[in-house]
Amino acid sequence: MTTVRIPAGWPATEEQARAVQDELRTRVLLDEPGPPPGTGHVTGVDVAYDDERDVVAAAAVVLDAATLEVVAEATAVGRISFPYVPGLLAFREIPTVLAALDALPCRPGLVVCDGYGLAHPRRFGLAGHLGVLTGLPTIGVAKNPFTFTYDDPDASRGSTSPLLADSEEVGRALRTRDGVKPVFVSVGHRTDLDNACAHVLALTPKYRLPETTRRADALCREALREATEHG
DNA sequence: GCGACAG
DNA sequence: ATCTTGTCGC
Repeated sequence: MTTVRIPAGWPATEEQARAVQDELRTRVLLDEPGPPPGTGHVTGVDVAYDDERDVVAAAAVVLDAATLEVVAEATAVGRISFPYVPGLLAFREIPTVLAALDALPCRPGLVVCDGYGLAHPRRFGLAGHLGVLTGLPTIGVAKNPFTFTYDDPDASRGSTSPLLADSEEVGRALRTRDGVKPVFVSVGHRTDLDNACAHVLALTPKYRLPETTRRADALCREALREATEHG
């Protein structure tokens, strides 16, 4: 486990954070299909908080994309770098997530984020931000539609419907389990939406949420507990 | 102006 | 995100 410091020059206000997004968003690459599902590595990242003690813990879990078995894991802890503001989630999560990714002993491959990529008020959610900063292909998988609208997909696993900002498709509602609430997939960096959805389906053989996010969620909670209950 | 709002 | 008991179901 590594310890993180809030980066020098990190935005201190919402206005500064939005300015950073407006600058970095121009560097998102949307013309690549991304790595094919079922090959190489797929990495889940997630973050847990103890606002009371100002502690944040992140985890990165690398899976073999073909077998979904864990290849490597890493965690990082630090101080909370930004309050939760809808649309500015990345500033709360990114420093610790970057440290966890840096601590991995192997290449992450495609990174699966908790939250959004293009499906964002300024089209630059956590997944896009993390992608631009690392150069890695990323996608966002969220549990809620945020402010966007969608029609309920057909009840069968694999069904989709557009996630819409007005009439613009910013992502897709994807049914990963028969009759269960869909997840909300959007492109982060260096992937396309079809491929992103194919990856999510490959990562959900049993549960609604991708194995990557389930593994990362469990690990960052454990890291937070250990950072909080001990030294 | 008020409410809603990824995690 | 996090606070939280029991409960229905495979």
